[in-house]
Amino acid sequence: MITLEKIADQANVSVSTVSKALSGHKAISQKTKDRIRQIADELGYTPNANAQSLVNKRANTIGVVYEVEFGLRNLFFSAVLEEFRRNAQLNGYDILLLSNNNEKNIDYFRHCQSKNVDGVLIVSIGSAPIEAINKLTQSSMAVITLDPLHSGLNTIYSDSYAGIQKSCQHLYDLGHRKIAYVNGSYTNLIGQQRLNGYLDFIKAHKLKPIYNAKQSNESYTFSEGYQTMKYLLTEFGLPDAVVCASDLMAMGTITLLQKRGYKIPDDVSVVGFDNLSVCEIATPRLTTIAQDYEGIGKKAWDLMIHMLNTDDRKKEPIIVDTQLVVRESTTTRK
Amino acid sequence: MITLEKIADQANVSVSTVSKALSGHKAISQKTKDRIRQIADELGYTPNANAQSLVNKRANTIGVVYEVEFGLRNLFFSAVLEEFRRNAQLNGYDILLLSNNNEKNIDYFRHCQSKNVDGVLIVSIGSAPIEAINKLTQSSMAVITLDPLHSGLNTIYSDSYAGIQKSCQHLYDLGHRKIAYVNGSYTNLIGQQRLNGYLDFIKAHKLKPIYNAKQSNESYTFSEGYQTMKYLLTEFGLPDAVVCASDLMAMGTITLLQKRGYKIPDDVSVVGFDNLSVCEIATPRLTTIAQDYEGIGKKAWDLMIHMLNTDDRKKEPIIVDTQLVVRESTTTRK
DNA sequence: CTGAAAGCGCTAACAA
DNA sequence: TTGTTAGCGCTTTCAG
Repeated sequence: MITLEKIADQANVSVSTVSKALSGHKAISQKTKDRIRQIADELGYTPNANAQSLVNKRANTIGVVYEVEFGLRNLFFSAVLEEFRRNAQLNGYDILLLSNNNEKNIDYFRHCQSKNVDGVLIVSIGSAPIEAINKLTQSSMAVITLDPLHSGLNTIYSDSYAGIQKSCQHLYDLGHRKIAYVNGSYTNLIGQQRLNGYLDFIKAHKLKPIYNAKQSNESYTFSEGYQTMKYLLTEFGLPDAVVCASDLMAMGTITLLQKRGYKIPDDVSVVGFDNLSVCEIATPRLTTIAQDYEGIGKKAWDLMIHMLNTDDRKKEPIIVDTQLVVRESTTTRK
Repeated sequence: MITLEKIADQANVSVSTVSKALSGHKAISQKTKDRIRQIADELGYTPNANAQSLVNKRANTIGVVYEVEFGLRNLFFSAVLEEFRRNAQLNGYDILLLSNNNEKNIDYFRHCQSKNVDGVLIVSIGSAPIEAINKLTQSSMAVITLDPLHSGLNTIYSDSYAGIQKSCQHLYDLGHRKIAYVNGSYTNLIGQQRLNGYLDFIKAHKLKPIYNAKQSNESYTFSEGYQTMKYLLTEFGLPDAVVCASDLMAMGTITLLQKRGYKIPDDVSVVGFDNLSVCEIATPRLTTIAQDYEGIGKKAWDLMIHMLNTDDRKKEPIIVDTQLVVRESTTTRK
């Protein structure tokens, strides 16, 4: 490993001169700067980031904490994280994955502190012990959360409420009045927002709510969509249209309806939520509410860099707009 | 930040005693160990990992380099990485993402060296400049590759050749003889292996090859599958069955065939490759060749920890078995 | 413009 | 059993 000392030896200068030369300090003559840089290049010098962090108190690293179902396989997570990471990299930051599937009582705060990360992105808390998260968000670190589960400072998320309403409005505009809702979780904020979006729309238009008021789902999966639609069908009969809390649930809904012999969208229109790539490859291609993954990842990074550069630690939540993407799973009422 | 020195002050011992006590060094009496640990706990001590790496020359961190299409959104990548990360975490290692979507001429080797990572996992090289990768694999670091593009030492991948043959055999057993192949890339090893698996099977059974010999695909996508099937249909007419180089291509194939009015699997049987979750939600549910993502992630970790603990740097490639998963997209020849 | 020296927090000989 | 000391590689005053 090439160190400053080796370069200093070669160049017949002191270590501190080399340090300054390489970091572009102005108190070094251009001539020696050039000479030293040349030597550093020849030797293939790479600064030791650990030594640098030790003195600079910053590691140019952002920790990412997540406890999402399926981990990195979670499509929301991976999409947002990829964009976040891309931006981080452009600014010279690396991403350190600090998750935990096993160990109980992991102390994220300590872990982050230990690794000297400059900031932390928390992507959905899942079943993480709430104290572990609180300890993090209440520290003086730059912490951003993508799950609005908590108070909501320094958090970024899609406007699920308005999203579901767009979904409803789209169906309403197509002439549908018996609009059912295939719900997600009722126990987290996002799930509640989506439900409220639906219920408020229904009420505002004096329609009859068609949904499972009793049972919360958990994971927004295909099979939950399938089961919920099954329930709705027996409980309420065939609706004109179905608003779903996720694309996967929409796929489950469609599969159940098709199995029962109904045609999508001719007999029933279905709208998903997320705009996963599955929307494009489904038959029929799925109309959905697109979450702006890249926007979220980008805004998360922008907020992060802002927090890193200031001691502003109390930003109001950033709510990201969603967009209706009309494909083939919805059509006008016959 | 609590340091060893603070603890030492509190406990009226020297810093080195604290260091030893906390790391369980045997030369410290149980009594002082207990006392010091107690104080450390009260103070909320967290070791500074940077300082530790500086002296230990190991950071308990594994770098992950990737240049895969869609980045973390790539389903193969995220599945394998999640399992790798899970194992790493169980062993006290963190994952540092070291990718690059933008910067040209990034020097992964230097980056890894700079961050003092103990080992590197290279997940598919994509379009990364080959020298950057070579510099890494030829270094004395513990480097594992999941893309058999190169010579092949310290690499882990699915047995694509045998996988495609399983796919062919399955269709053959069902009575199909006009077996077409929807190809992936011809320019990387995996794509070549899959093609050879098909061609060798065809030859061995004296069948007629039905595939696009001229044009290599790139990304194993839905639309490539769609286009390739379109081509095969006009060029060769309707086959009995289609072997596809990926699940997404199979979805494209099926969509095209359905659009042309053919029923799957009644008119044509289709087999995918990968066993993505889309197989379960497709209609019909997709028969496919399952890659053992978790197995690959696990084996990659096992190899990594082996390399970390020895100076063994030349392990022969590990080829992971695949498995036929029969669902609804294949049936016997009518 | 350049160098000497101190120190970031930790570990590991070597003494005591 | 504990303490002293040196040093990991780097940055940064402060002198020269």
